[in-house]
Amino acid sequence: MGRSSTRDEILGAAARQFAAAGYKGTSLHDIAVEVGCSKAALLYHFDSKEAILTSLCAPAIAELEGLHARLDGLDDATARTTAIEGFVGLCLRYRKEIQVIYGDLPGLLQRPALQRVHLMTQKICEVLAGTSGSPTSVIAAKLVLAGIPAIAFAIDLEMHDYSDEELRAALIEAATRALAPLT
Amino acid sequence: MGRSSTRDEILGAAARQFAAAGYKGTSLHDIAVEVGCSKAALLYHFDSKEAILTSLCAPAIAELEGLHARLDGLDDATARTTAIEGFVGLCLRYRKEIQVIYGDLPGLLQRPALQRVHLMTQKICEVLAGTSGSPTSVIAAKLVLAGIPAIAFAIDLEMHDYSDEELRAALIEAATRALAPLT
DNA sequence: TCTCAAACTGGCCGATCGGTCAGCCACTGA
DNA sequence: TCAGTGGCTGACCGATCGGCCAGTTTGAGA
Repeated sequence: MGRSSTRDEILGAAARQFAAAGYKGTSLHDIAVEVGCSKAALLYHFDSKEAILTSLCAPAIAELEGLHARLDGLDDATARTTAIEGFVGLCLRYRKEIQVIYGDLPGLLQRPALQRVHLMTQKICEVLAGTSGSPTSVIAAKLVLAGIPAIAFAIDLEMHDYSDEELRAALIEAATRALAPLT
Repeated sequence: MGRSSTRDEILGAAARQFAAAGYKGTSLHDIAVEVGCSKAALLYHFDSKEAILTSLCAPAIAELEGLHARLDGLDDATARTTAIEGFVGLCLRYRKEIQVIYGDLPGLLQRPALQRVHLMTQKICEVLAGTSGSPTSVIAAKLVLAGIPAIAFAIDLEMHDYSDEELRAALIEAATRALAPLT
């Protein structure tokens, strides 16, 4: 094995396993087995389990810092399109790292208690996307279906200043606008 | 303690801790301490740790089943508005349970490696929402900001049929449409 | 050929995990 | 008065966790 190739293999295996089972749900042993080395070898290349996570996310965070800095000084309209295009590009480019952050979701959804949830949201997604089935409408539907629970999740953490009725009305309006008209 | 009040206290404490530290990040000991009973008492009221999660999510899942069933037989336009309003209402009503499902996110975002991410996405959120600061525009911005990474997350799991360019164009279009015009 | 550092191993550590078990305590109805 | 039951406890179990360490292998340079 070359000098840094093992290091990269560790990062790759860790990314896959964090994404599949979550950070806490992945053990150093699991990663070591996939790489084909000992657990101690992981801790030779990285100071700790957390250091693996840090190395994994560093490039994506650095690019987010860059986008963040680039927004200063732009006029409103340019800033908005820059933010949209930059954020979309960044999320697509670093989707593997994003899977790490959302890592526990797949594990939870596979539990018996939540297995039917995915099925039902898929049906709702079809209803939202309409019968055309074009990529545009399907992806818009998925954007809405993923964004709404994510906001419901964040409410109690940071958005105490909105009433339930404000939230409901604003969400329905934004969701309706995001979806293309029925064809 | 009344007969079922301890049971409810357990569910409440479990919901809070799962939301704050994730399912895997919460131990039965942690829950027992908050409730003020022994770990064995939890396992007297519930068969296992997973049974607590199941009981916690059951009502929300039941309502999702109801919405799912109600969509059948409606015409396209009615189905769409029913889906949007039903899903928004459901997500707001069961936000606590949704926090459980997204449970590991807060824990991860608090790690040193990811602390700045939240700050930067907030700046991007302000840019997307514009200077008006109205609830409508802020919530639309949050919808977009939460939905895009969630889709980037889901891509490799279920959306192999779209090219990166299709995805990028559709996401930018849906995001732009979801955001209210700049004021 | 010898040297030495980088790469790596197997074994061990204390801590913590989910779960089990025998038994205690308060209350209830016969 | 006393048997019985629901609610609960403290002690314990095997498994697994992240991390540490002494020692071995390997390969390039002197």
